[in-house]
Amino acid sequence: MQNIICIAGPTASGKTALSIALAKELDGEIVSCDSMQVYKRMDIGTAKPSAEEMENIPHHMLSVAEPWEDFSVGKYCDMATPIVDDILARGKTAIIVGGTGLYMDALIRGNAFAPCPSTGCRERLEKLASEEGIEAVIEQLRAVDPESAQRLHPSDQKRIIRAMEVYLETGKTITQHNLETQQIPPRYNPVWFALEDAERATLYERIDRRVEVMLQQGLLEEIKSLLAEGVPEKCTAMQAIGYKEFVDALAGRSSIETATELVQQASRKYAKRQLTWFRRNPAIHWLRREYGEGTSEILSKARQVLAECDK
RNA sequence: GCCUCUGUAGCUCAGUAGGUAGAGCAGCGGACUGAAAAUCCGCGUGUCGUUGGUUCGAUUCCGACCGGAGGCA
Repeated sequence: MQNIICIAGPTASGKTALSIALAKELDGEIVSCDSMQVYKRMDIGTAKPSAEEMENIPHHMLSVAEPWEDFSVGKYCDMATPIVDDILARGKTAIIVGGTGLYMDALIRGNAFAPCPSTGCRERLEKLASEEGIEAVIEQLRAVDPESAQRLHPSDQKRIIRAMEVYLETGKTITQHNLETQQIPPRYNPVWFALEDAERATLYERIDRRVEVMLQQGLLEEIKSLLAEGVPEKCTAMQAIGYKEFVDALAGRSSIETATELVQQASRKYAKRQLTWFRRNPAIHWLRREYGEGTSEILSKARQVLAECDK
């Protein structure tokens, strides 16, 4: 019997409904794997399951950070790993569900992350890049880690700075670090599922509708109260799709109508990126939703796969 | 009814002094190892409204028709 299951897939693909249905059948507990649902008081825009939706199934890793905190993969793994271990120790099934591919892979593989003390090193590199151009940072990186300097596109400033930062903070290149983490065997061996619509257009329609529902549910009020309590406009949580666009609209920099369209569009692009991420995972069993199919059809497809895995 | 303008990619439009066409947005594909709902890379997907004519050759010139906008009545 499988005691650990991963459910991945793009936004608005039905992960929540499937996870709860499976949890009921398998005596499971749900571990959310979503980089934005970790923030407290960001419920509507991140599509966190409501209390009724949860149907008394225990949910973990929702609302575990303050919106002004800078959360990260590392923190996620530090918190989620003991939770998963505990669920398994109690003889229950751990159902890891969410759309943040990096977090899910890191949790399953048991990635060790190099410590990252805030010594202001990143800020110094960012200053260097803005004053002298990213070329200056690339030069430094080339001197210590030519592979990364070669591999990273010059436009990808974020990763170039990160690569240099890892070296300065740990004395080890990110190339070497990555190689070492790839050597260690995965911490868990789950059954992998991912949801996909037969027609991309169906997913996009669902996304568009969901954004409108979020507005009806009071997304703007949610954002206003976050801002009112002092959450900075420019923090990790506020870069979430559905928040940054409406923050602009509320500040008068655009209209609600424009922002709505931008949110829908950004969500479509995001969904596409998620699919790209999950497609490269050969372990995934794709649960394909034909037009008109609901949770029950998807659930029975999942059951079939689980039955196969038990053989 | 007459006159003028207009019809090119999913959308907004450019263009070809006649040699089957290109931008932006949308879309599609990919990368990703402590910001990841972030960040970055790549790719034009086309009966040039329809139909005749002129021409070696028409999306381009001419005619008719069809659709759209405006004007005169």
